[in-house]
Amino acid sequence: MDPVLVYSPYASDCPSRQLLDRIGDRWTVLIIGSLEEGPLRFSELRRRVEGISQKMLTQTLRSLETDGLVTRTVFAEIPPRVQYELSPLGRSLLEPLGALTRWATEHMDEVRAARGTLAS
Amino acid sequence: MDPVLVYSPYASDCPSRQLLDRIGDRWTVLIIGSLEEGPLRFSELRRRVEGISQKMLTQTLRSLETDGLVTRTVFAEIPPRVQYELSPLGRSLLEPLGALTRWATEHMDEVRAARGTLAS
DNA sequence: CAGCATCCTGGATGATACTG
DNA sequence: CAGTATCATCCAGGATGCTG
Repeated sequence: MDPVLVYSPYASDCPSRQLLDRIGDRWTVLIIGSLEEGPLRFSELRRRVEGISQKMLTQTLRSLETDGLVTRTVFAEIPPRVQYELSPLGRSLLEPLGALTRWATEHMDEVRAARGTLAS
Repeated sequence: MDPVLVYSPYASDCPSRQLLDRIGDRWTVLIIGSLEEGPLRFSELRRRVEGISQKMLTQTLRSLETDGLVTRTVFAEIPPRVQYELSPLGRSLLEPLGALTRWATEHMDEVRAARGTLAS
């Protein structure tokens, strides 16, 4: 058996810690979520994820690709069309991430209240 | 009714986007998780979350406090003792965050395989 | 023990210009 | 359209030293 059976993000040298970092990444959550309902092309993603720069979109997509969460398909057309789609592994991330965004939206008011930034 | 009924993290100017940023934060996940089984003092937290600097621990705890996720109790003793505990709101975050860390550990091997970093 | 203040650096991110 | 390349910036985060 492999000596490393258990991953613990609390250990600084555990790979799962890096993975958690990547997931927690500002853009990853939003990109994965955008792809939930089906494949999208580059420009469509850019529009969905407001405020992301072209560079960060490319970069994050590349990471997601190497991690096996997203597949990238290039169509030999003019003008070029590139399609991004969640892999099965990527799909499996939808549930935990969805739970997170749901929490964020559902409890936003409580947090704002705690901050004192909840306008009357 | 409030004009802002729905929060969407996909909108760059939505407060829930910031909240998601904070939650996804590298240390927040680990700190909240550490407090799951009960209150801890500063030094205990420092030991649990491997690799965190004193500065980041303090800073993150302060943020969690202002956001109403964690309570901070100072005991008037010598030497000083400070206790951190999850608030009910913070507790409600345990489930979604737990799902996330669980995903990270459960699918680590698949990601490593995709990366090609899975040693034979 | 639990912190605050200060300095400092790398890497994350953005802006801009160019291309197959 | 979907990038790449380059430069510029900013700040998260570490290191260190001091304190109630």
